[in-house]
Amino acid sequence: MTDILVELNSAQREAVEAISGPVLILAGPGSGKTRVITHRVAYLIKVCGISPRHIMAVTFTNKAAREMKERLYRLVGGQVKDLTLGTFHAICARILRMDGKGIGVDPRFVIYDEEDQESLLKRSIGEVGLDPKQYAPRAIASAIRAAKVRTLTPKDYVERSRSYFEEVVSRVYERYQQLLTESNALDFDDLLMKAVQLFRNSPETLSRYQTRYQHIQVDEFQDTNLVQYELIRQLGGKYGNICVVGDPDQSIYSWRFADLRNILSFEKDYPKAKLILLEQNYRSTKKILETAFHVISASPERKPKGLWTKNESGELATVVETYTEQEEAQFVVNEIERLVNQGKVSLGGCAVMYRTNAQSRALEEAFVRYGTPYKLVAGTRFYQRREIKDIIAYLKLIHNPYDTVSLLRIINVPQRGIGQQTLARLSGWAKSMGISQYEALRLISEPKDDKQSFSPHIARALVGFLNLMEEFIARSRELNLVDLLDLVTERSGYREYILGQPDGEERWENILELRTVAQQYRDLKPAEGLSAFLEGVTLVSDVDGLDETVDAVTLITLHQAKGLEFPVVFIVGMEDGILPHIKSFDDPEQLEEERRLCYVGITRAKQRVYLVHAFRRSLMGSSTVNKPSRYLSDIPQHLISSGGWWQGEERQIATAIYSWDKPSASVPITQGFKAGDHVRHDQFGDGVVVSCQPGKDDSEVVVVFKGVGVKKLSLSFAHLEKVE
DNA sequence: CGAAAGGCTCTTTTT
DNA sequence: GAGCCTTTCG
Repeated sequence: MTDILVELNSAQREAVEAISGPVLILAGPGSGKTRVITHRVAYLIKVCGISPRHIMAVTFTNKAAREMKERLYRLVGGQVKDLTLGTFHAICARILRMDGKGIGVDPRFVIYDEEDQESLLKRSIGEVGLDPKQYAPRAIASAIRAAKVRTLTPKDYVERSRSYFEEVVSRVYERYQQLLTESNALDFDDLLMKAVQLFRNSPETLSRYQTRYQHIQVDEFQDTNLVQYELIRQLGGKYGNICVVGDPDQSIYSWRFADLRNILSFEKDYPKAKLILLEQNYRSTKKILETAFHVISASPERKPKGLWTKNESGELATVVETYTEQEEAQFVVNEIERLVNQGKVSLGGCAVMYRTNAQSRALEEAFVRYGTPYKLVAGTRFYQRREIKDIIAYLKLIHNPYDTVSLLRIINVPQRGIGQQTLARLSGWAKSMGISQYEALRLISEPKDDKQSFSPHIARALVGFLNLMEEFIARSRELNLVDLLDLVTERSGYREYILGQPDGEERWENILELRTVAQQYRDLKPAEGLSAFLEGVTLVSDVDGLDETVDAVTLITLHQAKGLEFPVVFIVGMEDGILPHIKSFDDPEQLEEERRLCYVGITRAKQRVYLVHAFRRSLMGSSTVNKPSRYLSDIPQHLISSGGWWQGEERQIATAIYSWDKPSASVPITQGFKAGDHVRHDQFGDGVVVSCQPGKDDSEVVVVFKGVGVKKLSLSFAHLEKVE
């Protein structure tokens, strides 16, 4: 019993023991908030005797949920399986599949990701008679999302619209929602909104859930939005045992409508809430914390908060400027190799963080070139690859033939002679009959029907596709997921099709990778396996795939890095225009969010931080010159060790070549060399040192020899003489 | 209908 | 620099 409390400090212990009533925990980075939630749940189960069935814990990512589950397993054993533990979206999806019928949600619904959403939105814009090019789908999508976060139905929205734009949005929103319903699909925001609507419409259902969830904990509370807040308020309505944990300084998702005011609302809605501050940091050195503190406290809006550590003082943050993003990447790789060779850190202990995904390319290239192992947290994210989405579309359609987005995606992939014209006619015809497109296909296949006007060979193509899908649907009732997937890729002709494409081999490998994922669902009953798999692949987050056991450098966006920690952290692209991103320049609130993002990055580090910026960087094809990030100037000089101006290998070589012709008295040398030193080698003759890297028990020297070229030599064998 | 070629616009961050 | 869309031609 006591072992649950024994490893906690007094504030943490207080947070764990405050099990009745609302609790607000404000927890700085590295202060053990995940630990607090985990131990709190364990305490509820083991000490208070609460059944895990009555406990809910909401995390930000599936990975966080999985880790919490593992930790809890160690504390309470097999009982973890009865907990409700997951992201808001996953939990809501489950609620809606169980109980959504009351508000017209069919339990077989599919979930539309952003891409599906965009495609449906474009259609909606067209169908209400507007030009998708004139009304940016993104802007409308964002407005609709904002509406859903406030649980406004299209009807509510119409009543509130005050401007022409809102008028447009309300029309599109209405049609979009209709199309979703017809497709038996929900988008990400629907999952949350519909759950809240369900509870509003059905007090009995709500009461059932309220009775079940006697204890609710929410992690990363600073990044919840209004609809998530409402959901928690509803669920906790009976017992009020709600524990939320967050850090306003780490709020970085306002663009997803996360709202810091939730923290204020919490204090207002639950005036008796117990406030607990976790201020002791166990992660970082004093200097890192101090550096981070200077960055965050330059914010005008912020409430001051304490954060301290007993850890050692540590080393200064290193600020380095390079010429281009390629040299930035080279610097990072070189520095990591150096630290690793010196035994200061393992590859897995290093992370490179950046503001935008596009920045990963230069880094990846450098890592590949130097042969340094790395793991990229989902570049062009796996599940968004075309071939993966295609296969998933087949499976979605098998699961739910009303899914028009998936139908349109694959009806002609591989080509079956079904073109735009045909599709337009099909969808018009289906609409006029008030049936789904899939049902329309079924009608065409019935020989007696001749009202449709498709020419025989086109009708044959359509029916061919229908028969294919019908076969899949029939077989899906008996085949396990892997066999079904194999059947689909074979019989649809997709395998042959993709192998004939450029990069076909690689794309096919990706599908095999998807097959590996499917294997986890192999042993479930056919219908269950398919539905669980589809939900799993739609609700994955990028960090979910991060494998901690692989010893390789992590390449990750600053957003994804939230909640993680590494001994050594490089933040690259420390430039105005990148961090803060140029899009935030005209909005002070967004600039503050960028600052917090920088803060999040620095506080991921346990031992060392590097802040790297490039003088010149190519962005969207063309080259730009950026000033060093304004956040760098918020760090006082005494906390910075300047790595100065760093030149990449090629430019070092160029510099070396320009400085030939020096006098030639030779001096033997036993220690290392530095770049620019003139040397003589028995075999290669005179040269100039480009770099000299200390290794485990030897050093590697790179030298350009006159008339010979560049050679990599090991210091102890090369017999280099220094030439003064 | 479909393949190929050329022109356009963007990229913030993600469940 | 890539992916999307349109246009053009077979």
